[in-house]
Amino acid sequence: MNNGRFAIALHILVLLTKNQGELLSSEYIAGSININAAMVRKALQGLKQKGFVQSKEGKHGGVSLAKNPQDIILSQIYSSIRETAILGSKQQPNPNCLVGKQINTHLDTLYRDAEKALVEALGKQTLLEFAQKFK
Amino acid sequence: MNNGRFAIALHILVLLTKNQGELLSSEYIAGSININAAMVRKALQGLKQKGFVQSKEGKHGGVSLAKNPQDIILSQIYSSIRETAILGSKQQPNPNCLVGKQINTHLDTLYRDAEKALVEALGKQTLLEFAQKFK
DNA sequence: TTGAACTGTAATATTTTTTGATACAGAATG
DNA sequence: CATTCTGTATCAAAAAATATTACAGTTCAA
Repeated sequence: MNNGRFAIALHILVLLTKNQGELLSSEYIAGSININAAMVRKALQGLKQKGFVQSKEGKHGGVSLAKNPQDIILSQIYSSIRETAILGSKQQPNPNCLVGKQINTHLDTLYRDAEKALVEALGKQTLLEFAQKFK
Repeated sequence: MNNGRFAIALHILVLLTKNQGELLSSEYIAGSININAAMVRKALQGLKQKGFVQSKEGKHGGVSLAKNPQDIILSQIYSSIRETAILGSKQQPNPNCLVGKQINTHLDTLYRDAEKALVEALGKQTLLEFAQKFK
């Protein structure tokens, strides 16, 4: 997770929450985050797939929220961008060693439990609550 | 955290726990993890600094635990390798935008809380308990 | 007292991941 | 039918992670 995708996704969703009813262009969003518009559109792909946002093509098109922000919890946003284990990559250890042979199994359960705790913490806040901090 | 440092550190410490009293060489450890010995020695630097391991130079030298494995909790190991926010990097957003101006502050507190939950989960297990799973 | 087996550390190369940039087809609008 | 968008692909650049090599210094033991 050494990438900014969670921050970007959340930034986008906060902008949309703060501008409900309007269509925001990827160019505008990119200007707020200070990244490239193509990156924004890429991030939007995922958010769209997960049903958080909807978009309209063509002139005067743009993006808007597809759900009420009180029905989106931050852990869902995290899950939508999650790709790899949060505690990092594992190795391909020596199968002829007692520890090497088993470590990845034990790391898996450890990582699962730890990440579950993180997700639960994120689950305590809705997008609306998070967005309301901005004033 | 898209790196394998936590897995490597834990692997090393489990090996040392399973071989208390002995001195393990970085070459031997590297063979179990299946990485380069210089990488192991680099990982050991940190573990040594944090007081988890001690080493002996020269012929017949090697590394051993510096504490009882029941006195090391997994969250301490995590903290010792931790460098960046676990939920990923942030952006440098537009300060002229209401959301852009404040997002990093709010992300900071969110990240802190989420990571705290993860650390607490890791804190529930000692190195000894983890190592005892290997048999 | 010398060679072998280690650690400690630095320097450098390679690979992988992340980010950025550009381009363009296709949709909607007026 | 020109304009302004999204959607998507491709390529370039930068940054991060990992691997490799080298060697000085320490310790041991013959």
